[in-house]
Order: sequence, then C-alpha cells, then structure tokens
Amino acid sequence: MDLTIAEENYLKAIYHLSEGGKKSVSTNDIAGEIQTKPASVSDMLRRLSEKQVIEYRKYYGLQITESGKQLALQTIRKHRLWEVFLVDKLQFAWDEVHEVAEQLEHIQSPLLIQRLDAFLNYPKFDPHGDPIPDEYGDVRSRPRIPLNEMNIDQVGQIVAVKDSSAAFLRYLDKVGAYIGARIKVLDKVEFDGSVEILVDQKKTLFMSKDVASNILVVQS
Amino acid sequence: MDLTIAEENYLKAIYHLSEGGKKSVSTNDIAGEIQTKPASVSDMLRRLSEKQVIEYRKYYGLQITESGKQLALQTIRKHRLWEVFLVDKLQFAWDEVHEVAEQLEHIQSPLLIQRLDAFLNYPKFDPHGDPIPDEYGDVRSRPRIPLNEMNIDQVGQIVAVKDSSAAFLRYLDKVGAYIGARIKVLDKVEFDGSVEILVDQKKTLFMSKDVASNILVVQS
DNA sequence: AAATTAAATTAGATATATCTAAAAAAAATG
DNA sequence: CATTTTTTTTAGATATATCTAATTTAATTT
Repeated sequence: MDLTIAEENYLKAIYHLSEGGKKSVSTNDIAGEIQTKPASVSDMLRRLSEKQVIEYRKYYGLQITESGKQLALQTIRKHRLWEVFLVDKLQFAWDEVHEVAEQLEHIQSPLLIQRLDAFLNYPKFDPHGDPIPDEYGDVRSRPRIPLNEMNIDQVGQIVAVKDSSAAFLRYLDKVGAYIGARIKVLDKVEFDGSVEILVDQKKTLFMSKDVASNILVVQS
Repeated sequence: MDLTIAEENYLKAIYHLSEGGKKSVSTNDIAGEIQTKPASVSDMLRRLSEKQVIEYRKYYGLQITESGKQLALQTIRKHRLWEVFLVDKLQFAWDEVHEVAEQLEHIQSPLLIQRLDAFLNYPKFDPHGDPIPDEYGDVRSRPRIPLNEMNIDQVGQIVAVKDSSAAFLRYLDKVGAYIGARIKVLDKVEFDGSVEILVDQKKTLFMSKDVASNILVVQS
C-alpha cells in the first residue's frame, strides 16, 4: 500500500493529533494542522479510509488503524533522522530544519534510511528532543513533564518544546535555553505560576508559566 | 518562476537531449527519455513554453531558453551532489544511486545544497565522472572522448559512461572497469572496432566497439 | 422539543499530469 | 506530386488534490 505525499502528510497529522491526548480527532483539527480547508479533509478521509489506514464513519469520527500508525511512524522516523542529519552534519540551527525535513521525509528508499541511520550513529532523539521511532515503529520515550510542573530544587534536562513555532524557538535560543540544557528549579511563584531556573549551573533564568508550560523536561 | 517536479524532469530531459549533440529534440525523443507518451509531452511542452523555459512552435520544434538552461543545470547540480553524498557518505554503490538521486534532486532549499556542497568538500565530478555544475550553472568539463577513439599505446582515465543503465553499469563492475580506472590501449581491431585495454596496469580487458563507444575517457 | 448554531460533507470547479483514440501536419516514398 | 507513413497535436477521459458554495448532520440553546 503506497501513499501519495499528500496522504502521508494527512496521516502524519492524524497520528500527531491522535497521540496528542485528545479523545477524538475532528475534521477541523486536521484542517488546522495541515493548513487546508475542512472540505479537502473530508475528501482525503474518504481516500485514506479506502486505503485502510484509518477507520472512518461520516459525521462520527475516525480512528487510525495499526497499519496507518506504522506508516505514520515511519514517516516521523524519516523526518527526525533527516533533522539530525541537517543539524549534526550540515550545521543547520535546530529551528531551521523543519521545512526541509518536511520535504526529505517523503523520499522513498528503505536502504537510504537504513544507511542514514547508521551514518548518524543510530540517534534516539531528534534536535528538538523528540524520540526517533526505530524501523519497527517502536518508540522508547522517557517520561516528560512541563517545566512548570517541576518542584523547587529538582534538577532535569530540557528535552523538547510543545509549541515549536520558529518564534518560540528563537526566543528560547535568545534567552539561552536549548534542548539538552541541564536545569535546576530555583523558585516557583505561587500566584502566577512563573518559575526561576538555573541553566547549566551558570545562568539564572526567569520565565512565565506560559513559557515554562511549553518546555518539556525529564527529571534526573 | 517555480517548476513542478514533473516540469523539472521534462526540462532536465530536454536539456540532456539538447546537449547530446543532436541538432533538434523531438517529441518522441522526450517521450522515450521520460518514459511517457508523446501526447503527454505535447501537453507539457505547451506548459513549459508558457513558463518561458523553452521556446516552442507546434510541429516545428523547441529550443531551451537561457533561464530554462539555468534551471536544468541547478537540478543536475543537485542530482549529482546527492549522488556524491550517497556514495561517499552512505556507502552506496555507484550503480545504485540514480533512483534515489532522482527523488532528492527535487528538494527545494538553496541553503541545503550550499551546505551539502561544503560538507562533501565541493566535489567537481559525480561518482559516474560527470561534472557538477556550480551554483552559477558553470560546468568545467575536461575534454572527453569515447574509448574506441583512442589510439594504440595511449593512456587515460575512465571518467564517465554514455549509457548509464543499471545493466551496463553492472557489466562494467563485473569486468573490473570503473570510473577513475587508469587504462592503456593495447590493441585495436580494425575490421570490427573492438579494443583491448590494460586496466590499472594489471588486468587485460577485451571489449566490443559497442561497449567501448559507451565509455568516455580523458587522455593523459 | 423546536430553533439555532456549528461541524462535516457533498456538489461543482479548477489545476496538474497522465492516458487512449482521433485528427492534423510533416516527412518519406513511389 | 500524389500517396503513404510517421510524427505531432488535440479531444476527451481519468486520477489526485485542492477550493468555494451549498447542503446535510450533529450539537447546543432556549
């Protein structure tokens, strides 16, 4: 079962929305994620359903099938491997890689991905800290919590951001926070939820609850 | 002026056929090169003409424009850089790279190609010995002649093949001829044009005129 | 529960890219 | 130079992917 590029993009969006905790994925949600109109989504859902990568009942809802999930995971695997390549080998900044990886993820060649994986030394996480599924679609993710849910004096490591808009990524870069940074919570302000953290045992940083809740960490 | 992937492929084929020595490029030639039907070619020629990458007069013929040539050269540049990447970095064999490079050549990101070029150390030739155009479309190619046109006792180096079909490439590999091999012409048979060559000062090889005329060499 | 609002789908259009079959133009042949 | 053959183009169909506008279904409100 081969998917077109558009179908791959829809399926990836559906997978992300399904995993995003939401109970059901709506046509509007998908339209928002893909930057398209609900009418186009309805059309595509019918096609994806015919290809059996989703189960779909009109006006009711949809569910991604096991084979659909596997296909989505392989696309995600390719996307994240290419991101590692761009950052590690071609000196891209971690907030510049998304668009190019969106194109590269659709290249079809199992051998290419196998070799790329080896060339990059089998990375387990992409430059944003997101886990890279293996060739069987298995993801070994560490438990991650929003920074604002850590307690005072706890230490951990930034592993990802929820909102990966270029604007937010640039903001993080500017204040000196980055994926992989080791942090310690120095203080939490009760009434507004803002936090004060120590980055790499050197720099003190103050951030609003809005910002802190967008940063995901693993505790150590 | 942005081209679709199909348009890029047609334009590249037209460029190759134009450079291939032939005085005029026919609809049938293009259909053969692209693996499509003449009717589809006619349609596409109209579109390429509208986008001003070719000049086209129905039933008469076509000419690639300067801007068309530049676009084709950039696609070829990308294709060949990716081939170098696949062979040098990912251990692909030189007869395995074409299909994947056909996909990778359509990735749009000037920065990516700039960085890839640097990462590969600004290669001037691809794994088949074909020259890589620079970012301005300039190609510095060495004078190349078919192997069967060399004279007895002359020495040189294999730099490319005319017919790069997988079958032919595998044949070459099998007999021990490869891009970069240093050769010396030991004998030429007048009546059938076949040649006997010494490869890397070790191995003696006998080949028909058909094979020899498909192998391009630079003399030294 | 009827009326209103929101969400989702269908109908119909457009654009790309392809095909087969038919028609037109150019080239080759007797 | 008229006829045949080849080449090329057009006409009409199909498939993908998208849109706007209209319709249908579901959810919400009164």
